[in-house]
Amino acid sequence: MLKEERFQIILNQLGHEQKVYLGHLSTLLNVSEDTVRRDIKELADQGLLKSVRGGAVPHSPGPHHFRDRMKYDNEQKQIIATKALQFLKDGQVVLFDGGTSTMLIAQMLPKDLRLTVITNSFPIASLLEEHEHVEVLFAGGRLLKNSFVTIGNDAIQFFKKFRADICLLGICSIHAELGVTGPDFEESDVKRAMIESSREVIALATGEKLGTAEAYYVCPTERLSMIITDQANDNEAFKIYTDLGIRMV
Amino acid sequence: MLKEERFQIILNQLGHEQKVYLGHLSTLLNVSEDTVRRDIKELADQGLLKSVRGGAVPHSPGPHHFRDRMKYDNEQKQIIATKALQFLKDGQVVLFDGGTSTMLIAQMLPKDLRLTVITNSFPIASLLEEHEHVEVLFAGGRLLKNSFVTIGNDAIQFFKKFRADICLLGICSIHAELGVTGPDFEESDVKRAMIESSREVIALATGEKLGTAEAYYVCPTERLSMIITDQANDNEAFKIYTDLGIRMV
DNA sequence: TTACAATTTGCAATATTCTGCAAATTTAAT
DNA sequence: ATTAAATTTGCAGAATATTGCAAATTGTAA
Repeated sequence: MLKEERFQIILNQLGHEQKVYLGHLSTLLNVSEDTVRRDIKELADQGLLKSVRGGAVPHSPGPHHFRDRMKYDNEQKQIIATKALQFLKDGQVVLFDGGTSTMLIAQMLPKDLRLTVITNSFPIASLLEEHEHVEVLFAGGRLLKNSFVTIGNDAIQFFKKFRADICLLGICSIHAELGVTGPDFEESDVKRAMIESSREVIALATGEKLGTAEAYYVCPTERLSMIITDQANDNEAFKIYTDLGIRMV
Repeated sequence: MLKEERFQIILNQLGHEQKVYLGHLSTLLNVSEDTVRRDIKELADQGLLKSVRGGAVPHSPGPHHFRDRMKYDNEQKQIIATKALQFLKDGQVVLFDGGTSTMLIAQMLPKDLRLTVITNSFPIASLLEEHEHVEVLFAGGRLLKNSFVTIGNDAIQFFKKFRADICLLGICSIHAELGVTGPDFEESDVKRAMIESSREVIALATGEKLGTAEAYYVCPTERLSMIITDQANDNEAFKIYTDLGIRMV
């Protein structure tokens, strides 16, 4: 089999699938994984696809570009996203924090919902492309390559210009006394700016993040209007939060 | 058997299949593999097929799904992008206008080049993800869904904060007296802001855009430092531009 | 951190292509 | 028809490319 035949097969796969795997191609083409890897590298050099760990994805950035590179499809986040959807109403201005759980919400958003979405996340902005009635305002700033969010003073100043109805805060650690905390210094700064520009703050949190804390402080717990978790909302342990006036969902 | 007969047979095969093997042709045509190889080389020189190790493939391979997503990959723009690359030097701050030709440049950028890229285009920012040494600053603003660029006052103000070395202006119409013009009102505003923030302005223009004008004014022609076209730079008609002090490439 | 998976790198075995040359064939002019 | 020049063909050895393997490195997830 010619090298070019393999090329054609690989590219064809990518025309149909959003991702091809080294192992799969290796058996399909009957060559070693090393060869597939080298093929992918060559095609990537020609700009015909993008090499990623374990395989390759189509190169052209489009609405589906980011989706397939993120592993957000676990059940907990699905539950959280579904719960969150009911709080987004026509005409609202919503701040979307970066992260995979907010991405899921963006993806599940009804197509006829009229919203103004303000975000610093490429993936979220991309996902909203097909939502005709969603106006997207994007925060400028320095682009973090791996997570595709903008950060820095420019992003912060951008958010400060608005007065949003809701801020959807991606998964952080929440501790009744230590407050809301995150794993990244600069992203935390941006989150704080988003929170300050919003009337209500809805935090998304999987059960195991409740009662924990991370290195960088974001805001006091009582600033949250609502915490959406994957757990049943009659949970005993939730009392500390409801006592602070936070709605648990 | 005549050489021309062999040529016919080889090309015929390639009309039906996506590939031909040296070995097959050698037995089919009853000549040595060397002869087939030389035949293929000759046909390749005429651009009738593409010679590859072990055989040959059609020059512009069949109905490729992936080719659809590269609809900007036409030869003119390829030429322009290649020419443009040489003017980007280590350490520079470069403004990238949106559009497919600037995208091509981003795609062809050497991986080891150190740049600061400032842009309002999602696709360009995405393409630069894998360039470790390229810092991307993204302009915030209202997101235009179809073209994935940000526009509006926020984007304009963002660009105004910088003093870049080079501004790469995507394909516009250029007219010696009427100046540089574009087809979209709001995008033209942003382009103007980019131009004002840059020391040098390099315009990319396919031959047929030279001497034409569109609805929205961007800047006077003499503000350009250089025009990169797909044409040979000793063109007679270029004199009007060189007289304005613009370098034609 | 640790453990594990993926990637990179160097290398040897194999396959393909290139090069020069001589024999065979074709071409063109007498 | 004959000859000489040019072209084409096949072949052998050198140069180059591809492939798979294994060790070293890097990246990722728990």
